Amino acid sequence: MGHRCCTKQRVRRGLWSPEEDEKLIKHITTHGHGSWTCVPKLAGLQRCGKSCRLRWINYLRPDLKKGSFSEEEEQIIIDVHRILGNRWAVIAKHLPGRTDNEVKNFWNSSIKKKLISQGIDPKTHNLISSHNRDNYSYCNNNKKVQSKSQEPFSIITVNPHKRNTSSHPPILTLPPVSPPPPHTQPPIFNKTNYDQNSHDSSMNPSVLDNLLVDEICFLGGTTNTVLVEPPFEEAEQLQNQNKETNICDEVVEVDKMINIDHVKDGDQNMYNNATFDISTSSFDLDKFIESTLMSSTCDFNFNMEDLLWNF
DNA sequence: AATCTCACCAACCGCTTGAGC
DNA sequence: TGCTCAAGCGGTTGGTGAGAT
Repeated sequence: MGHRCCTKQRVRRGLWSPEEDEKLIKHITTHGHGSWTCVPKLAGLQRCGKSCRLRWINYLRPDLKKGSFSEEEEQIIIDVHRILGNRWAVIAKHLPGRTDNEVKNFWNSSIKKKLISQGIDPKTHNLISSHNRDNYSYCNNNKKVQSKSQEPFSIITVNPHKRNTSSHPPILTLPPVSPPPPHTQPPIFNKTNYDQNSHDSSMNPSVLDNLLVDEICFLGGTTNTVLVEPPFEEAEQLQNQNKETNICDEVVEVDKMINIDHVKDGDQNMYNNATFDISTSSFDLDKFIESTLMSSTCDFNFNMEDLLWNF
């Protein structure tokens, strides 16, 4: 089954030959593409316009950057993906010379696996929770050994945008809290209710009424994530279980790192940079996102406005 | 040497969006 | 307002080559 346009005429499909490439390049460089539906006829190609467009955009365009992705490019993809999700076209705009298709392929073939091996959920960019870790269990040879029942995540994300799609985790609405002074314990929310259906990013204390959260802390680095983790004793038990079930130590170490007793100075700084205001019940989400991103060790340039709200 | 498995990536498919009428 | 069509986009497929058995 071809495209709608392809059913009307006999068109070639599959890989492009060098001759076809040459014809397309010659036509577009001399005449421009104009209407893509007219291109195949004018260029003397037995292809549909859609196929020509894709070939030009993804492969023949002279401004395309060839070769493998640099570490800097990889970091940009990860950071932008954390905020925007699978919006490959928008992500690609932050990488001159790269196409959405190329970024998507690189993500699926390389970055995704790398994140999973580091104990990070590539969809949410959260650490893979202790409860859910079986779904991401990898042996030392990096082969997935098990991927069965999908338990709910115990890690909850503060999502900076309101996009409501199945590919995004539910958005946690946080109550307004005051930032703790440095080296003191972040707030503990007890008996709080996390409304799974709420995708409103406004701050409403009532939504946390029934969810039992024993400890809550902020993870440092480039993430904008609130982690809800079991008590440390339970984490240690899980760690022992994990060792028995052959889960790599690298992932287990993360539990210790994020425990409230082990929050580093940098994490505290990031926490303090976020603006919580209990007196006015307001929460500056923009500032929060910006502060978390700017705490990144990666030094890349992009416009926050474009990045977050240009859709 | 033959076969199998896996990863990569170009291309396809179908849906959404927006412009023009 | 509703229809058509082109363009854009994200998910998926399938061909190919490299490495393993």
